[in-house]
Amino acid sequence: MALTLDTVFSALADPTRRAILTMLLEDDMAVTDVAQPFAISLAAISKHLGILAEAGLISRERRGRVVWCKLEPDALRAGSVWMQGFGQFDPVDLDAFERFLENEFPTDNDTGVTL
Amino acid sequence: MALTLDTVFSALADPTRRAILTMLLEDDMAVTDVAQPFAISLAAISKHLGILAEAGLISRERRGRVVWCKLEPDALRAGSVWMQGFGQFDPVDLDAFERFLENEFPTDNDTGVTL
DNA sequence: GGCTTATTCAACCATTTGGTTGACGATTTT
DNA sequence: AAAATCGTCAACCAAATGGTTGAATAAGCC
Repeated sequence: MALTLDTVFSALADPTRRAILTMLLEDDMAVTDVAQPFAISLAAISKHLGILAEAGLISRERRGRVVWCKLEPDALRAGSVWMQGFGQFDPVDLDAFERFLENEFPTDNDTGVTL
Repeated sequence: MALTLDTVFSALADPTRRAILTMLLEDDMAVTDVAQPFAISLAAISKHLGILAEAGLISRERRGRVVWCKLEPDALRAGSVWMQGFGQFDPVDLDAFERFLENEFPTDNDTGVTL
């Protein structure tokens, strides 16, 4: 699997990975902090981060003993352009985006944390 | 796998399925004709079409003994919106789209057929 | 009715995927 | 130096994926 559309779309096909990207939208995060909301092992998260990095969707930088993960939204460009070619969608409908986010990761009103 | 983003992105993760969608961009096609350019069995194509239909990306209608496949680009909307939420990409850059198509499915200059 | 064409179904197979656990290397902290 | 923390690696496992072949279904043709 070498083509970028392959790696990007299959990276995006997993809900855990999409959730991670969404979290990174707010800020860079350490691996342990990325893992915190999920009910799976740290090793599993580490694998997911590897797949996201492989697809170019995030970058990782070791600083001391913590590895910082950073969203690399440019990697979404190819796929986004590809999809837009199929339909005459409204360009960049951010309201719709927020509705989708709220749908996939409803805001936790107790903690105020938004996944 | 029930969520639409799951089904759509994993449908798009396969290059054969993306090629099929690209072919359907030109016109509706019978299953046999969809299968023709590929080096895999008709049954395999039928499965791919099932996955695309499941994701809502195509619809299939039996007319006589042939099943016609039709692109349903609206199903891409959710994913497209999701991706656009991550970056401030140029809205609907169709030139870029054509460059990507040419890259993934180079025009066959002998037949004039564009996959 | 019987052959042919179009498509799907069912069983199977190899590979990939997403998860686990436990050991390990690297870095801080005490 | 010893202990704790952060993250990855390796081996393993079950389930999903993408392919096959052969039989079954459905519709048109002679």
